Amino acid sequence: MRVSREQAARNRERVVDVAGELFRAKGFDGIGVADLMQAAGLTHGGFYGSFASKEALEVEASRHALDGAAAFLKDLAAKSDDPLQAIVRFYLSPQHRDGIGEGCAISALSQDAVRGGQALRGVFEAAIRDYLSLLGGLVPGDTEAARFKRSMVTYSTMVGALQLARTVTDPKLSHAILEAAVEALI
Amino acid sequence: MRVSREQAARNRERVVDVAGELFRAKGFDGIGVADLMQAAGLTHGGFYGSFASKEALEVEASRHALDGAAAFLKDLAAKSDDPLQAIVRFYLSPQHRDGIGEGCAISALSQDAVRGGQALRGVFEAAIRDYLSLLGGLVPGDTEAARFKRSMVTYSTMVGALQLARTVTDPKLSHAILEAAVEALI
DNA sequence: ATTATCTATAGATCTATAGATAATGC
DNA sequence: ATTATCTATAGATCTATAGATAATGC
Repeated sequence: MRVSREQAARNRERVVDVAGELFRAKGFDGIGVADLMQAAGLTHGGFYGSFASKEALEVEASRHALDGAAAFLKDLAAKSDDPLQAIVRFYLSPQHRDGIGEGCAISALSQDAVRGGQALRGVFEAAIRDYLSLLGGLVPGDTEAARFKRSMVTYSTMVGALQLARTVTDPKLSHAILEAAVEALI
Repeated sequence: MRVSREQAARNRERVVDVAGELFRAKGFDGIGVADLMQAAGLTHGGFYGSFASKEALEVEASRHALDGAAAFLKDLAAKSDDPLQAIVRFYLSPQHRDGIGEGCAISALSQDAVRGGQALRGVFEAAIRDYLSLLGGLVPGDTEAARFKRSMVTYSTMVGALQLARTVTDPKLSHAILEAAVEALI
């Protein structure tokens, strides 16, 4: 059942992509290697030909998911004439709240990442710096230091509001949390 | 090795208390029943005399941890002549950042809770309402609606900033995130 | 006699590996 | 000949239960 090198590379990428989604949706410990490989259309024994360990995939899938989300936000900003508002409104939308598997991996996995190893922590830290840099170029402020401060507060409010809105089950309260944060940030 | 009813009740409480701490520190899936019971000074077979399942303990330990943190914050507020500042400064302190096992369970476990069952979700939602109500009585605002909105934004910023400060490994960046949020909120 | 706890283990699941298989690519 | 993938399984770990034990409390 051997496939071409190109197909093998595509298979590997699909595993990373599927893992990025399933890890975000179910947590690192919420999905096993066998189920991940099955979701990617492969058998689980083949996993260790492409990855050194499940932990290595956690790192790679997190980086892939974090980069993808950053690219999506940058694209959103580039297309809008009010980039900050566009980012804030998307980040705090019901759509992003309800699509954990496709959303910001910081909001989905950072609590797991805090308990993880050095490599995983490094990937998440780099992503946070990337998001802060993106926001720093959009928020108001007289000096760069002021804008950096403002970007940290803005991103904190976004991450916290999304987290609270996801935790709460009452749709009205969840919506109110998102709306209050949007109002405060734009 | 039977003990008195009182001692048995104390043993059960100790399991709940130890679980509250270890769940926060390691995540629900990061610690097993056997290790939990050992940490409480008991053997793991005895667990199922006190609890229906590990999931039942997750619910009970979360409620206990969330209530304990709320009581701590209320006490902090009652003792201070600037209660909002006291709460914000504690919540965003390096001490709280570094003591996940003893801190706010929302910040430690809410991502796990989102993936959990109805009972767990309910406990977290009730705690969020409790925290919002506490903050609602302290934040500025002309109307109750305005103060409620402000409490949601304030708590979102607190939760997000603590989460980001915990995720980042660079002490300087971690400290800057906490300080920026404190400045913005008091 | 009751029951809180302990020892031992069943049954399921998870990561990782060994060896076989079959298609690719030199 | 090489190698991407598959089948099968080892070994560890986890939840949950069964049955034994020994101290409590009627």
